[in-house]
Amino acid sequence: MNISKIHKNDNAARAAWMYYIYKMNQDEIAKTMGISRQRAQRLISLAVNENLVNFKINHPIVSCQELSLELKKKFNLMNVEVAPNVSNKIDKLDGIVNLASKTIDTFLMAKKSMNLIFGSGLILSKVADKLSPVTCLQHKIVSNIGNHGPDGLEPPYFVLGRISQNVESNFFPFTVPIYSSSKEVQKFFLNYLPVKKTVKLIKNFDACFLSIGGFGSKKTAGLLRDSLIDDDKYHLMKSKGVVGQINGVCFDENGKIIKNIDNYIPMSILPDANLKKPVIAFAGGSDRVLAIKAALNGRLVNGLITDEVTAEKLL
Amino acid sequence: MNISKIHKNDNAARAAWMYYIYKMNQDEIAKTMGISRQRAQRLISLAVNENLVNFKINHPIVSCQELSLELKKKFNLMNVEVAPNVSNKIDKLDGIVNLASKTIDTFLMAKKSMNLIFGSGLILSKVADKLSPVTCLQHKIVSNIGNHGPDGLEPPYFVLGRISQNVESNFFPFTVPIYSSSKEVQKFFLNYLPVKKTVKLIKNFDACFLSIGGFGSKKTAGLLRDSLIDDDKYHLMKSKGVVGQINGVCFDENGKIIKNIDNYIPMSILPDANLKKPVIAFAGGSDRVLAIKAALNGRLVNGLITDEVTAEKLL
DNA sequence: CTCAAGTTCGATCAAATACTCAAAATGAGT
DNA sequence: ACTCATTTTGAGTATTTGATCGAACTTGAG
Repeated sequence: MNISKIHKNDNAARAAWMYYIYKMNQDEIAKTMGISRQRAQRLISLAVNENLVNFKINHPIVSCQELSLELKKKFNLMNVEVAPNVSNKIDKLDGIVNLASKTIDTFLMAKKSMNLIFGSGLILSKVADKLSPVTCLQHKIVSNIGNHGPDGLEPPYFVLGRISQNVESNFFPFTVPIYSSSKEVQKFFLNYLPVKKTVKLIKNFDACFLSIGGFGSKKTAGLLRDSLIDDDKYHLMKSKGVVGQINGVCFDENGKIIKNIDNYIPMSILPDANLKKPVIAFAGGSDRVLAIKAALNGRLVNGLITDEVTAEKLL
Repeated sequence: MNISKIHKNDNAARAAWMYYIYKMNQDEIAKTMGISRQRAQRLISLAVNENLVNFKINHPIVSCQELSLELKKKFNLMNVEVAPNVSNKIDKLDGIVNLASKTIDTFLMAKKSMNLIFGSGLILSKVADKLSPVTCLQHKIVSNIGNHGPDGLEPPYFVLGRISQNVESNFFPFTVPIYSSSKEVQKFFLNYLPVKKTVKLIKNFDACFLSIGGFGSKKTAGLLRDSLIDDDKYHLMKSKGVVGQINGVCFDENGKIIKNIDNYIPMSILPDANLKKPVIAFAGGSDRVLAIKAALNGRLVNGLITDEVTAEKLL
């Protein structure tokens, strides 16, 4: 962040403060700040876009609350949050993203030093963009998914990088491929010192945030859509019973991890959700219900942030 | 809260969610909920008025941040927050109230059971009205100022009662007069079992929130304005060097508590701010600068939430 | 059941806000 | 210092939101 941006954000925050807290209108704000009304309007909208303003709805919407309790009970989860659904027009992910970013914000704000582990996925990358700009040098922010694809390509969702746009902290990428194609490559990386150090951080996690990917059809299978695997592999995996994946680690309908797939050795280290530390998945959408249910049954995660419709389908 | 209000708030929260989180406009919301646009508008505005919506500005406004750090250093405080000042038209207290209610909210949300002590005062009563509606039966919410005036009248700011409008918790009023007029009365109350129990809770506090009252002129002296003392007493106190008071406990310009004033024995139990637990004052306004400075110097509190102009004057 | 008191409702209009586009300012490269 | 590309600005305009007011609808006492 350069000086001019800081200065601009400062003004934007001040304008937003006047607008949302002091309930002044744009004319008054403009007059107070000695700028034109349009400029005031732009500052306020900048503040919203840059996530300088957080909107929090405090009321537990009864139906969502009930769903959350039921899910907690049914799958023995520590944390469940359900975003209200609205209409098909609105992107359902927005609600999940909002709740998720709020959850992560509270971890970032904590004074206690923590190892916070982030996986990958579409939702997670949106969440990363929505985090509040904070400085939290007390934490370590660690990726538990490889930082390059099978061909050396950058993977589709560069979550850690996006987080670092908003958050000032210590970042530890996981410098391995998303999956290896041979035991030799796997072995090399697992013995490579920087990787070993990161693995240690991951295993000592304090909280972990993941997406859950579906596998139902060609369209909904993230791995395929993001060109991390090809058609052949997709069909092979499906035939072996894969219904979903987290960070490329595939599992069957009971949430049991399926390891032996030719030439596909996922490198991600998933944390142990049986420890009493939050391992929270952000996931929603009807095409993912099966995958989410499997992950919950197999206790690959112990917390879930989802939307109303998905929650209903999970019950 | 009755059923119909809960139901209404539920809809209001849903509408607010759509408006502020999903960024739908009122027409879309109305269509989705099957109501008229006006109704949607009213629901949203209801949500804001009932504090169902919280606006939080995440950006540390540079000048306020700097003031906060300087104050922290100068008075060796644990917590300082400074609300940006805007213009004379806007009530400066709004900013303090916003920051204060946010601070208290985080305490209320904490899972750990705590004894939260609340004093009295104009700002504190405004803050009480702005708290988010939550249930926190794990806490004890305790008043450390008497619940009746010298003539048996209800005191001007019924903080605990206002808190209980928004917050579901366990409330412990302090069933003593704000001040006693004789040692006998004081003694009686201090030996009265319910009072003894409350005193114990106060002494075992986990956090305490107070206002600071000025004493500069007849107009600015809260005690006088609220008819808790009369003109004669006010002049007597002033002549003894009183510059401010917290919960009716008066102190001089060094923050030293002045005890011996005829027929005025304040009953409030102020917590020890030298323990490493937050004792936070919410106070601002140029007529209170002297009182605030005294309270900080005498370490009657170890945290402060104030406004930009007051912060500048304190330095 | 009836009526009065209070409230909710929706149509209309005024106010406030967001968007668009052309002109002006900025600034990096020559 | 000049050019060209990019960004920022303000005026005008369209859209959205908020306030008013009489009509319709509840509610509760008699």
